[in-house]
Amino acid sequence: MARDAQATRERLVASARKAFSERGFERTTVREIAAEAGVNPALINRYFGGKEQLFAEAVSIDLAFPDLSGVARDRIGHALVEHFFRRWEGDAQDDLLRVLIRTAATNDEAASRIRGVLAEQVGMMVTRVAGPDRARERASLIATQILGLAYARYVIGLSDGDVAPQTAIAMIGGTVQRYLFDALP
Amino acid sequence: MARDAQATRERLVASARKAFSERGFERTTVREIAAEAGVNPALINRYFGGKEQLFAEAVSIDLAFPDLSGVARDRIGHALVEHFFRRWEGDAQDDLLRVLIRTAATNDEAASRIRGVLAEQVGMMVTRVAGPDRARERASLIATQILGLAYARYVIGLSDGDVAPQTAIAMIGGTVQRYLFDALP
DNA sequence: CGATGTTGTAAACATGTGTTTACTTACGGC
DNA sequence: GCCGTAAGTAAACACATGTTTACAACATCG
Repeated sequence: MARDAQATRERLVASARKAFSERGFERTTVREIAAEAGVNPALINRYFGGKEQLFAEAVSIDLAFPDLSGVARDRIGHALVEHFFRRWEGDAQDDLLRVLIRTAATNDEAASRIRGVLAEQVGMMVTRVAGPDRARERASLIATQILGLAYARYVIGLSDGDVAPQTAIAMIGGTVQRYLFDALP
Repeated sequence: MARDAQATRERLVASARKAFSERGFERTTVREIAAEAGVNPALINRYFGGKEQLFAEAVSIDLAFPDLSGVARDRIGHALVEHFFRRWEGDAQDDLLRVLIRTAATNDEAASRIRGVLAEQVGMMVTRVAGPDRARERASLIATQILGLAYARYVIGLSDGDVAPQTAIAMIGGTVQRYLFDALP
């Protein structure tokens, strides 16, 4: 292994995530990604086969739900919203949920990826916390609210002045709580 | 006025809306728009000055909130969600909210347009229905939920199987109701 | 009917971008 | 220490796409 191909690959993936999260798929050029990684654009084709495949590789998301076993049952919704805020407030500009939200608008692969995450990860979490009864519907409802929050903040650009974190955690936490436990019609 | 330039303009705007709502800004080409309108691509530049300006002209949105004066105070949230569902279930493939949601992901003009709509139209509606007290925060909270619903259905592609309209109207209506009237922290 | 200006078209132009090809550079085993 | 192979680069290629230019068709008015 000469001149560390592994490290170069990883740097390309990291640059790709950052770029895609800022500008989406089409507005990001392979030249930008390569420049950010300090490397030649041709390597993207050598290592990944092309822009599409690099994207697919760069986007494998793990929502990393926190351990909710110690959380009071009537505070789970709030804890979840808090979890996402902490995730987003961090300076991880390459947060994968952000990448996907921005990219899904014009890229079917990304949209499909989000559907998968909903079905698997959110569905699992709901089942564990609230039982399997209509877990899919509950997960979808929660998704509409959490995706909407992320979209409003990071795509539309709503600021803390519009939705203060404290207010959001309280109110949207209450919403998630309802979607988890309230009776569905 | 020979050979009806006005009608051609309008056909171009209509084609543009449809294309932008399906594929977003960057993935839509002026040649597609012109072909759909049955006209030469050069006319886009003649009439609008370019793709950017056509987009700006194609996207002027009016949420057209229904008259809520006859609705019981505890059913306003549900009425609003029902309003949006009716709007979307119709075959208006060129619905402007859909255009904006998809395009805002990579187009600042569209994102800014949505911010304006929130501040003006949703803010006004909230003020009229619930009074001016913290109307901006309430409007933003409502926006996160409604945008998220639209995003989940039309970008991610969640189906009626994931979020049945009936369930959504009941549960999300209740959420909007809370964001309108519940005490904020 | 003919002059005129508007509407529309066809083709060329300029450029940005993903990808390929041919070449150079550096590491590591013999 | 040399040499083969992997890592990296530079330049060219192919093509899509927004835009411009030169020209044709057509309605309207004198």
